[in-house]
Amino acid sequence: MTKTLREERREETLQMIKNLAWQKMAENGPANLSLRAIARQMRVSSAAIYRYFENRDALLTELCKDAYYSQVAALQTLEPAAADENYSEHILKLSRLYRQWALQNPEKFALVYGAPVPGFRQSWEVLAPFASQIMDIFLEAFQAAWQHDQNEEHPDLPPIPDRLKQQLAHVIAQRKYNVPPAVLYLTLEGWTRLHGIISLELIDQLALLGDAEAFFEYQMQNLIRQSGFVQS
Amino acid sequence: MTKTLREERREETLQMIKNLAWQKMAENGPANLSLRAIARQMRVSSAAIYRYFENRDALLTELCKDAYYSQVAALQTLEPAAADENYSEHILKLSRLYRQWALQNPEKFALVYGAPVPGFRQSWEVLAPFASQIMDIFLEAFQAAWQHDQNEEHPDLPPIPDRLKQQLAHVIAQRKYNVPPAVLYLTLEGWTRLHGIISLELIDQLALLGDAEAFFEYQMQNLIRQSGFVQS
DNA sequence: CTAAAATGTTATCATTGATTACATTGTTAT
DNA sequence: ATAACAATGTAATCAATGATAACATTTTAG
Repeated sequence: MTKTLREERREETLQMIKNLAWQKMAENGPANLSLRAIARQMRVSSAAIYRYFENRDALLTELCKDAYYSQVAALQTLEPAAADENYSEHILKLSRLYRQWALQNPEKFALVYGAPVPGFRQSWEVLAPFASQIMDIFLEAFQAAWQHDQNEEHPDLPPIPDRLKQQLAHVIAQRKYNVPPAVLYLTLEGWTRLHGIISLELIDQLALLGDAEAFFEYQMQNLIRQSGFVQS
Repeated sequence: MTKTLREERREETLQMIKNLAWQKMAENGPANLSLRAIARQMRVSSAAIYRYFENRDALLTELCKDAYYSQVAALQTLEPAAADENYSEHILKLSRLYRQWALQNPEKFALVYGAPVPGFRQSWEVLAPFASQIMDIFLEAFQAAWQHDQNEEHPDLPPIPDRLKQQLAHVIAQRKYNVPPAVLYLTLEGWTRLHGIISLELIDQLALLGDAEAFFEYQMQNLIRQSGFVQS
């Protein structure tokens, strides 16, 4: 069953619309994305766009998925850690990739992690599986470090409270993860810390430092140490 | 120089516009804030609004300032720690107030910490002083804990790298803070971790846990311990 | 009490998202 | 090949929005 010409053109057109959308987005911000502007630039009537996307929100939803793909792809640039590798260094590299991707694709980051826009939020169910891919990547890295790079003193943590432990166990069961609760916890910590720094950096709230890179590096280094993994 | 009737009315009108704006914002999201809708609800011609705000962005900028005021006010609900108080507990309380405020005012949080909207971002210079107020509050709390609640082992940290130490020192000098670099660093860590958890929670990315409260509490507890402050 | 300033109104524009009715083009089955 | 059909494109049109201009009304101040 070979692709027909029309189907091929459709895919090209879809891609062209999305490319122009990203371009416009970078110029005028996610809020000001205009379907008509895209149509103009494609030298096509404004109504034509609606043959490809039911409405503006549908386009935005697709762009969201694209953004997730892009982020996952960026993280997968890093080949999986080899058996003999330094696993905590692997986490560091992942963090850097996450940050680099965010700095180089601020529109994509904003769309995925940006302000919740009501009337456009019901799409969460659609996007949730994409979001969990990101966490899975980090979870895998943390699990590897937990298994192979653990310190003599383990993570320096007080016992996890019951309620939290239950929640973690529930997630692990539901998603059929094969990790102890502590690893999921450390992953969540890593992800939230990573995200906190990067999202504040992107809105210039860390501008007081001039450049947030040194802070970021030191933070990630400490994260790994405090997680009980051996230093690189 | 008593206030004239007209001036009084102007203030009332300004406030009414902003109140309705927040209301509309909560309903339809920050992106869909409509000046005409506000005018309609005020039973006033749409052009009248422009006597009070030059344009939509000007209104948004004012709302941003309001949001900062609101957040600062929320944090100042907490009376300053008394001399005999548990200072690390004070940090915990501040964190909870920050989170509660964010959960109860998601539109305000989104406006201040939300996706950077180009064409609306140049207002950063205007907003920077407001933003630093928030950090100042946390800095004060961390400094108090550093001075009075320090552990026997201090924070469990490797030496701060030169570049970062320079940046921290530069901020301290520029802003005339009276704290050691480590305290500024720990404050920044606290703020970014706090922010990371809350911003992900607000966009439902922590929904997998059901309720992020237990995670938040445990994180903040560990933050304080890892900062080298005595537990409460 | 009058001139000036502030505030409000109507009318009007250009732009946008969206829909409808219609034409054109490509696909597929006979 | 061609006829039926589906996919794609168009022009015309709507309602809503941000914004501005010209004009009227009200409040303030000298």
